[in-house]
Amino acid sequence: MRRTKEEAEKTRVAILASAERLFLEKGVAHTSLDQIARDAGVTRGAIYWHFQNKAHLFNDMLNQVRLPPEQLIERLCICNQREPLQELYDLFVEALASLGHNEQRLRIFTILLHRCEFTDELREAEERHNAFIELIIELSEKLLASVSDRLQPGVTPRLAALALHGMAVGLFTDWTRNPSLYDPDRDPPLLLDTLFNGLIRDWRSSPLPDCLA
Amino acid sequence: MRRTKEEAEKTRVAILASAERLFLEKGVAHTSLDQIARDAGVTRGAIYWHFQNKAHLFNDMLNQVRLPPEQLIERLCICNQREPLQELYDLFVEALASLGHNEQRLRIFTILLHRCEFTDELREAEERHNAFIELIIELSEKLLASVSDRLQPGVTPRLAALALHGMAVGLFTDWTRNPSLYDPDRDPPLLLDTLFNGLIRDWRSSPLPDCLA
DNA sequence: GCTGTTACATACAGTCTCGATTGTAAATAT
DNA sequence: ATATTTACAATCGAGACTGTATGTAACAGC
Repeated sequence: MRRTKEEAEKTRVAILASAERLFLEKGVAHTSLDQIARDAGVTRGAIYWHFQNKAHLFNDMLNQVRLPPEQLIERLCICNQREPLQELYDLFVEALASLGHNEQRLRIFTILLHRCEFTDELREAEERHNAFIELIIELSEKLLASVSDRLQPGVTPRLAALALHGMAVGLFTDWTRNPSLYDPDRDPPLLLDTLFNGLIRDWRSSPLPDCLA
Repeated sequence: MRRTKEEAEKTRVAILASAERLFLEKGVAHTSLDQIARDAGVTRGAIYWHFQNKAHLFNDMLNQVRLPPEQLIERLCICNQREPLQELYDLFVEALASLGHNEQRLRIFTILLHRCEFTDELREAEERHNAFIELIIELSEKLLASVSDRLQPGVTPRLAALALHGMAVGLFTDWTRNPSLYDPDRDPPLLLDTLFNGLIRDWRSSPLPDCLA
């Protein structure tokens, strides 16, 4: 019965894929480990071998798509080489657009936003998630503070950071709720432009330079 | 053992209150009807008497705070008497600010956004929720189309409606995730102003007229 | 070629949960 | 005053789920 290491890795991947499917379809709490195991063609023993429990399985699934904090810090903090505001803008546009281009990201974020409840079972995952969010807000705030002279009158860096993250989360939520509402290529830059126009003075004189004809 | 009608209503309210508490604390799926019954000082029999099942209990809980669609239509559609854009702005500002002033709204929206998973058990509630959201977007789009000459160049009514709702949902999500991030009196108008500045040309020459000194 | 370990499968115990049924005492109708 | 309904309580049965413990066959090292 014992498999070689690469075969074991294949069952691990299969378990993750089945969990993703079933979590999306039935929700995290309403999916049992036995259902996941059956779907993956194994038994619960295999799951308990590869993952400590359901919460860890959930976490490992999330880590497939959540970019590591170091990468985020690198982009938003060490952005001396480029225009900081453009870097911030690009980051959020890319994050949004990725929902339209990477189906696994779409599925996993749908699970995260609509198919799971953060309770003591997933407390650890929730805390990591919250820490990640507050990191984004904090880094955005610092970046915006460094160019505070370009903010619209009455807009503080903190307020701008909250607005920016709020809008991103909301668009993620709405997008995953109903993907057909959005055009993954056209809408992200347009939506972010409108907000940046409200945050940054003279963000863009023309609505779009000439990115798309 | 039989109670009078008003006593029965009191147990119904007690059940709803206990459900609210426990749903918030442990998530909808992870809360059993027996736990709710114990918390309310009754047995499951009382719950099954007043509510058909957990999904209906959940729905009745939501209906305590979700404003009826007619009211929404009345405010956004029959807004001839006032400035339509101001009406739209006020609606979203009020909705946001209510989170800071009505603790029950805060709790129930926290449950809705962070403590429940929309799966076949709650499919009916999900569909109502989606219909409500799409109504908001649709009404906003129509309202914005009626004043399309005031939109910033390159901003379509549909895009503006998506941006507006997206931001609202995101702020609701972030706010319920961590209420300490926001000042319920100061932040909602400021946040909405930044977005409206990006959507509407000459929304406000001064950041705030003189609402607060 | 033997051994220890790996990668699972199987079995077991225990709890939890739901839904249905039945019981019942008091309120209400007549 | 009696009958009926209400507003629950209590019980029952059946299944699902988790975690753990044990079994086991094949691989990897020596």
